[in-house]
Amino acid sequence: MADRDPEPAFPRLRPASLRVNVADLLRSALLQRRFEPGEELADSALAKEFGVSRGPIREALIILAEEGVIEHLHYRGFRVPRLTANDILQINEARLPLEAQALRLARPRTTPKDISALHKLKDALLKAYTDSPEGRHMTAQPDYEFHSYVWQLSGNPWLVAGLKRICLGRFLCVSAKELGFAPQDFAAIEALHQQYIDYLSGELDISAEECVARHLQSYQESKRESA
Amino acid sequence: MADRDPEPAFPRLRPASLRVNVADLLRSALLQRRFEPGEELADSALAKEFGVSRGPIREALIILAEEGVIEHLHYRGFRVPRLTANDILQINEARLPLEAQALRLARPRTTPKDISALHKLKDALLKAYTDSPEGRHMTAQPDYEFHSYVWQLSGNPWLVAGLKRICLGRFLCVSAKELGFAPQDFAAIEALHQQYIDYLSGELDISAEECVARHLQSYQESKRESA
DNA sequence: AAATTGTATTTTGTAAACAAAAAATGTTTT
DNA sequence: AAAACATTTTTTGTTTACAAAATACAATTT
Repeated sequence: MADRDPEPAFPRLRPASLRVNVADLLRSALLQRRFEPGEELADSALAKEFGVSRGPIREALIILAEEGVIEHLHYRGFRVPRLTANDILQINEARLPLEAQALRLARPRTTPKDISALHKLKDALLKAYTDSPEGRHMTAQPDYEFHSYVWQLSGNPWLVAGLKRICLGRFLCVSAKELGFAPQDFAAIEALHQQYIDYLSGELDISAEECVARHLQSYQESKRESA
Repeated sequence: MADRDPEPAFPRLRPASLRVNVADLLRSALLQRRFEPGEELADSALAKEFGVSRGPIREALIILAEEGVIEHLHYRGFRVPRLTANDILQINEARLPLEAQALRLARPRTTPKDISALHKLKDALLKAYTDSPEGRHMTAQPDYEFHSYVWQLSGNPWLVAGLKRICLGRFLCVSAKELGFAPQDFAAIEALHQQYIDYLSGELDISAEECVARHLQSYQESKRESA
């Protein structure tokens, strides 16, 4: 993770409140598409499932709503949003310049250790792609983890927070065939992520913008086909 | 606000929960520097002040923490963060490419009505600057409102959310003399904001990046002086 | 003075209730 | 049958009081 601190010694074990635990579990479940778009998340039902009271559940749902992962309507509760093709275009519009900046800042901070970590994350993504059941490619979580690692390499927590705010909701829908955003084939995914690694290792000599644009364009194109 | 919808007819009156009301009031109070950096926000005390129970107060504080406006430590409560000079540099690093994108997208969508609205917001900012008591320029709120308007002109809600997540915390400290981020004089503020208006109206022919860079640089320089 | 212990104090989570709004249901009217 | 209306039922939002956990602080011991 490119930590410049004088050795981590032990991985920081952070004290977490119930709401953070619940939010983490729900976010992970959403990335795994254990909830469908449009599905409602009733606090009383979740309270029973998690075995805690409604308070922390509500707080967790508010966290996720602020992250843009779920939406909330007054007196109508929380639900998984339905993102349209246009939503994705707008998300990419915001993501492009910010992820490019992340790449620029990350490049001089990237160590060989980071490169091998990224290779592992890429392999995990490809494995998830091939292991997924027919058609519906469950790549949201590993894809998010790959990009999240790159973002954090920038060493800029505000940049990370901004990208998370912009993109997290999109990662929930990436594997959705109904939106037509699954990249066409294995080789394309492989190449598009390898490109990021090559840029960071200094081997690829294109602009950061170009690098991200290519990555996002592939999704854009598969969208146009399905339209 | 550059709404392309077929006439707003009536301004949308939204039903708001207590937590949203409280969050709005607290955010506004923070922008007005009614709380000092480092100050603690105890939910029980706020519950008494607002005359509501702890539940909604706590939810409001969680919203603000997710927005990056206040910070939270487990079993230690909520507090106003102390931003360092380096924090501001990193915030600007993330803000630059994203606000530039907002300007690019906003330009073709800007109407004469928007231009006059921006002039009014600029004047309000300048008035707040001159009306402020000796030295501590209370420009955070009007400054935020000016930029927020520009962001929304982009017509991209994710872009707005990302910029808000990145910048909101910084606007709380802008008027802080102790950080040395107050622009040198009236004329400089005037010019830097007029520059935005000129870019959007199409009169100024420089890149959006250049436009934002100049704006942010002035703060950077005043910081270096005080260091 | 440093480390330990014990005692407030604060934060966090629980539980049971109630109020308010929306959704669902059934009834009447046209 | 369709529309309008009134009435339940459910869900969400809020309040209250209390218990549990962690921290902060003072007192004690070494």
